[in-house]
Amino acid sequence: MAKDNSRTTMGDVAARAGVSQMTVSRVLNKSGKTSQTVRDRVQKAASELGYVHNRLATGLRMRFSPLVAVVLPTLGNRVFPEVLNGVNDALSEAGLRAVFGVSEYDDAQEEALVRDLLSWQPRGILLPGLEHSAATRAAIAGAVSASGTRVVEVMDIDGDPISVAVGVAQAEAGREMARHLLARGHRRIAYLGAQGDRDRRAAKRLEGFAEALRAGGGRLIVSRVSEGPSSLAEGRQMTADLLSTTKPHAIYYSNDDLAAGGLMHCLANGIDVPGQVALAGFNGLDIADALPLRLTTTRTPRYQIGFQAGRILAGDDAGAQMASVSGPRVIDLGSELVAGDTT
Amino acid sequence: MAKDNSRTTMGDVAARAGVSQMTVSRVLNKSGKTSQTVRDRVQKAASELGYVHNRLATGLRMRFSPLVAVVLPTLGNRVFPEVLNGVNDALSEAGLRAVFGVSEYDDAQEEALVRDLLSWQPRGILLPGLEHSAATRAAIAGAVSASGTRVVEVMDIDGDPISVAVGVAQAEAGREMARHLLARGHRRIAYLGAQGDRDRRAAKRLEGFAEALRAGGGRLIVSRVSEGPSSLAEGRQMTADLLSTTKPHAIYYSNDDLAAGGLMHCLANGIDVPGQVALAGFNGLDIADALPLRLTTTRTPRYQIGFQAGRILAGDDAGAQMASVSGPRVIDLGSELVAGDTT
DNA sequence: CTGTTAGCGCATTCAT
DNA sequence: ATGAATGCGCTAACAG
Repeated sequence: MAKDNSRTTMGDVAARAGVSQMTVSRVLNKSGKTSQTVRDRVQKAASELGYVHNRLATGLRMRFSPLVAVVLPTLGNRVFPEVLNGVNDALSEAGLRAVFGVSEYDDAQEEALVRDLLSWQPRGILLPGLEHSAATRAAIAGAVSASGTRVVEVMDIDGDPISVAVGVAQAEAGREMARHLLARGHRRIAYLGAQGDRDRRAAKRLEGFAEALRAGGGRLIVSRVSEGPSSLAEGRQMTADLLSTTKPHAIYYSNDDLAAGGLMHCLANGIDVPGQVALAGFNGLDIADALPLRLTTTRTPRYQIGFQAGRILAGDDAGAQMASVSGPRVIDLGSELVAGDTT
Repeated sequence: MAKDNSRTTMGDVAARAGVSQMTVSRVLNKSGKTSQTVRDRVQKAASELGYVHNRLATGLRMRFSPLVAVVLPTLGNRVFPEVLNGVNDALSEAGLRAVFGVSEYDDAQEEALVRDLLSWQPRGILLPGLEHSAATRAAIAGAVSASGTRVVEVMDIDGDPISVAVGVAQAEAGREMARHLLARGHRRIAYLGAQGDRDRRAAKRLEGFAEALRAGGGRLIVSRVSEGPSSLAEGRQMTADLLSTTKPHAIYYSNDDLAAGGLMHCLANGIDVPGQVALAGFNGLDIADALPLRLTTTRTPRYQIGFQAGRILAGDDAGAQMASVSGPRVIDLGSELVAGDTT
């Protein structure tokens, strides 16, 4: 039963309970000492009035809000919702909430987004990857020096983090897959990716992959990257196009969506996998395991990356302490090559 | 270059520009009248100081924050990230942000979550489905009467919305699929679902499905719902279990993940689809189109549902006006049965 | 154990 | 066209 026009405040609760507003604050936050009688009266009054705490006011009064900013490159594949899920779980445990935005893998959008998110005075900010424009870095540096905003970059650990990076070694994952394909006897390899040159993590994997491939006597015979987002349909189409003109021993895809699409093309067209062509993806989505042939891929701990990042941003774990005292740090959560039936 | 200890405020900008704080507010918000000279000086001072607007203070001062609360049942399948994406795009256009939480398809968690999200004084709240506990409804009613919080329920339109519902007719989608299967000559049908009895939308589809099936001379010979989340792997396993003891003409799944998993089982085991068994899903995920056989499914406009809901919550479109003046309303965005190769 | 005072940063209102 | 005063709802710091 809230009042008609203005919302119920601690003052209203206080009046009803016959105590001061400050006492209500103490009871509701379980801070300081309060007597049992007073506590009961306040609780009763609060619930009778349907009192709802105003976190905006709390956030203004305290010097940081219980919000954490989260920048995601996209919501369009399974990877980032999983990261977000991990972040959200970790934040929830600490009584925090995420405000998030999507950059669409675009530096300019990321910059605008970071500025906007910073206006919520978040206690921390999470960014995808280690590459950011100078302006983005400057905006973040401002927040860090002005209010000690925590910064965590996720997914990638190949480079210099602003503060802390939580992720997996991308180039090494690429190298590992190259060595695997070579070991299986594949030499002439094609690469298929998406998101143009904007997906820096994929680019790093490809670099490592190409390097180890050359070192082992293999050859990257073709590399194609579509402009749009990745999807099963796109992977299927790109694979069809590729195989219509080229006969690689294997195809390395920038992720499992594309690879699964490629496998669909092969299944639908009676192309023997891995006899005629081997296929490998990246991420270890559950689809990789459920296909008629288990897809060879690199499993990444996406939920864990988000969860760990969330804990650091929440600021209440050992990792966070270490991170804040010893400067730039890297947390490698490790990836794992899963040899399936497609290579 | 913010000051060392406390963050830069409008007051700091004002001092530097030699004007009053109020003038800075007007310039930065482009409200009221300001002279060109003053505007330039303020803009310059603001950017030199790296000023960041404090939206917490704005939210406290104005009677509602530029936040919208979003409750999602899960982040674990493709559907809700897509809805979230739509919501986020609509809110971004209006300069708003989402604070979200995940209920895990659980009434008690939803209730706690709604209370928590309401403490951000959101101008609106989005909920999944039309079924909510009495306590949840009460908490929302309080916010509505105290501060005119907008409420939009998404996905389902079969029932009484609190205020506005945006989604598709679930029972009718089920009926439509039953008629389709009957038309293709399938009579003995099995149903496979997930999330126990907590996914009310799936339950409604099944109800409509069973009803139309009976009416058309078909028969639901078995119905199994697993407790956990849906996934390809789960669908594959459930299908294997089912077919090991029963030979239905067709299987209707509660969603495409399960159905695609079922198809994987059939492909992997040489079971002819739809010859030996037909398969149908729900949602129209892109996976449905990329499989070796195109999956028969019901396509739902998930992004659009989110986007439309976001616009209403932002409160700046015609739909929203109508919604607020004419009481409970339903916006049917329509689903579409897509006949693929699996039926 | 409880109350009083003050102010977080901003925008509304009223002056000028 | 600009400025001064005021208060949104809350909690830290100090009284008592």
